[in-house]
Amino acid sequence: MAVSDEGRRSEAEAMCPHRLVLEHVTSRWGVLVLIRLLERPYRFSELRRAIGRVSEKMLTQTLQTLERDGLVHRDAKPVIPPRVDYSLTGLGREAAEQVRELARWTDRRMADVLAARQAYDEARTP
Amino acid sequence: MAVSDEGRRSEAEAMCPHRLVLEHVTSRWGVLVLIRLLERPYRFSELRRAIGRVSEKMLTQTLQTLERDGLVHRDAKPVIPPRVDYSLTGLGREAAEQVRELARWTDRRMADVLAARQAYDEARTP
DNA sequence: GTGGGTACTTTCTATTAGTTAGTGCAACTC
DNA sequence: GAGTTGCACTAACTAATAGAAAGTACCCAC
Repeated sequence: MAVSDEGRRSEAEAMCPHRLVLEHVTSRWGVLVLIRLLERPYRFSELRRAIGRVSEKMLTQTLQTLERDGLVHRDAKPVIPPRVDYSLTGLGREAAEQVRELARWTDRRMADVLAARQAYDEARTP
Repeated sequence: MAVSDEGRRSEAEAMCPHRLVLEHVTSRWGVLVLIRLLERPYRFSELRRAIGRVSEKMLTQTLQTLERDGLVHRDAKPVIPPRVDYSLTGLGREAAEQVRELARWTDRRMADVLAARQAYDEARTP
């Protein structure tokens, strides 16, 4: 492929929102939310406790993004105290299953990663 | 990612190593690098052009992180001008294939996501 | 009436991403 | 033979973003 074609294609890809959706799904808190919601619906604070070390702001933001992309369903009951349930949509379930597979892979291969790191670190600090 | 900060890095790695590896694999530029390297080895600048809109700093950082985790192999030939080839390790190929599946899913379901977004936006701007 | 819980929003600061410029050397152009 | 370009980075700086903390508005238990 010619260099000029390569350049214009990257330009088009950056403008195309495909990369952005992928970023939402693979975002730091997005992956953890999706994996959690795969087991069952969660309430906001419950989800926050389950994930751990998420700020409320980031969880809200992540959930809003995923809801807008049609991956997460938000069910707010107009009661006091407020009760909001989050669950996966069909679309969200598809994404979440793939993300969970990645997470499981990470789990399985953790030892290899740690070994690689140790080798890497030792190679440059003799 | 403060790769140079030894102290806080080991601290973070001890806290939740599994989550961190997943973050490296699903990082913004990490996914794009892995998918590209799945087709063939790339040189640094070549990879930069292929991905598009990556700063050299971020590409360097991403590649170093992935190399340290044992996902990417770096082959630097001591010639002038410098020539450095990046390729996937066995471990990296496994991760990359899963990431590519996610990217393909995003491609397939893009229309649904866009429809969901439109519905979401229209619902709160009448 | 103090403390805790609900689901957020707002404000402010710490961290991180991205931009720009520089490195040393060779191979091109002119 | 001066100037430009490309290579694979690194360092310094700035813009953007994440995270911490507090505020909101309401209820319940003690």
